[in-house]
Amino acid sequence: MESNVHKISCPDCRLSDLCLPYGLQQNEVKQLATIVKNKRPTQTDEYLYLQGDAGQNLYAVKSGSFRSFISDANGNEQTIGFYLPGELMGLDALQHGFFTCSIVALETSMVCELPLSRLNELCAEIPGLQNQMLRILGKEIASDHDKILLLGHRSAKERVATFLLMLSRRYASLGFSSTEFNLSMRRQDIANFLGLTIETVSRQFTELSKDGVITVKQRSIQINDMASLKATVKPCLPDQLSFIA
Amino acid sequence: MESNVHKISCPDCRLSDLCLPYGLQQNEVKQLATIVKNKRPTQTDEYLYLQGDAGQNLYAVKSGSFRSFISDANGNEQTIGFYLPGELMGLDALQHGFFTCSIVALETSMVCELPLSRLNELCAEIPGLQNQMLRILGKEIASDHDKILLLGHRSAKERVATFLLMLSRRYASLGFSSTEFNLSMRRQDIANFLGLTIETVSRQFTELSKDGVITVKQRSIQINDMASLKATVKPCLPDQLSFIA
DNA sequence: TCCTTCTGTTGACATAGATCAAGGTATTGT
DNA sequence: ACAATACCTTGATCTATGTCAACAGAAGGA
Repeated sequence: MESNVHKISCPDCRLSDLCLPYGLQQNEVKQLATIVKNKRPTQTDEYLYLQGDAGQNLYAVKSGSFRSFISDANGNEQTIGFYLPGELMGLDALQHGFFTCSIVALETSMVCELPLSRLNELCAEIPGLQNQMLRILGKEIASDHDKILLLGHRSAKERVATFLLMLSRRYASLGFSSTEFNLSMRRQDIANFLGLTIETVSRQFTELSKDGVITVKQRSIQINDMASLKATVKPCLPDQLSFIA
Repeated sequence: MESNVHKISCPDCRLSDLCLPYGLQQNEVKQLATIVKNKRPTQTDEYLYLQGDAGQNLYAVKSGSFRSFISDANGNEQTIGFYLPGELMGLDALQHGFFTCSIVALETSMVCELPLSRLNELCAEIPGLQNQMLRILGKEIASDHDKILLLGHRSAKERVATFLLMLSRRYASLGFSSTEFNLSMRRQDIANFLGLTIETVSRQFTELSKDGVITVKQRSIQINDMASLKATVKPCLPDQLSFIA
């Protein structure tokens, strides 16, 4: 039943290996589950939290997807990243207890709410949980470094190709197809994330299509020639941009 | 004596409020000090570690400065950031135990080496230390987000101005002048960090000089009109780009 | 079903910043 | 002190991407 989706708890969650419970023992996962609050579904374009809000919680994506962004005084936005199931949002609030970016749902989505105070207590009790927190934080930092590399030194075509490979890899680790998927974000979101305009993104999609590398139909993407796509983003060592591996 | 600089330990270190000991009690700082290994000075252009190395340690800058970068198959580099005294290097290795970037000294520098295994043990014992680790990690993430914003949506002039403000603020928090300082990095490093060419960086320095906003003489920088410099990087909310505050 | 709105595509043109090239100024080593 | 090298600046030109504009297809509401 649909209503049960809300209530699936960590020990039964198919995402547990991608999320905080990874590496924990069964009873430890149960302990973790006791502090998790399930929230009602978040609708498309609904904000999970806003930049500047007090950050008392972390949020794990249970289903759907989200976009994080920083906005400036003029209302201009810079998209910082996209979050898929199993990924943790709100880590930037660990610094001072305030979120430095806003999060909006790209589709109807579910999150698990993790109160930071309880999580801290639990980290002290469960060494494996503390380690997993550090691993996740390290991953976030490494992934942000990849984004800096992407924005600093890559052409429009490389950026678009990298973006697709990044998604492909994350869908694969969720057990979905790595070659066929639907984008949950608009062209505008992709463009903004990649530091490009929507026109440029659109043109790159068109070019990759004409070359037969991908098939694009609105939000649906099919990767026909993974090797070519990867070759587009060379010259990067495979294990550098973690998402190309 | 010069040789004593090596041996200053956390309880006596003037950087302790910027570094890991912040917020700890005196006896806790002493405990932390027992796991810190002092290393011999790192010379200019010497590598602290290389991308791909096993990361068993974190490193805190005691004196001098460092540059971190990712290199690709062609030997091209993307500078990820610069590290000043009190800042922690190597956090990206928390993910899988391998460094995802390389670190090189920009001048003769000193670091404190913190074995991760010992640090983890200590975090379990000292709740304040675990909190401080999380704060530092959150800060790193927030600062990386600022870099993404910078590279994604800012003009050359805004990037250069932001870079100067970023340094100004960090020097100020170290107790140095916020308006007069020497750059420890070459133009090439600045350009690469900002996703620009050295020619463009040079031209922006020249323009800011002609406008009387700064005085540049090789590596020495003087900020004559802080308000103008900040106005250059508007439109960003002051508390968004944390380094402009 | 039709109309409106939102989203994405394509083309023509403009421009910020890259590239190419030359010369100037510190710094280093002998 | 001098030569050699590394670093930085400036000018001329080129190009990838942004901007402006028009249109086309999908989605949603009445």
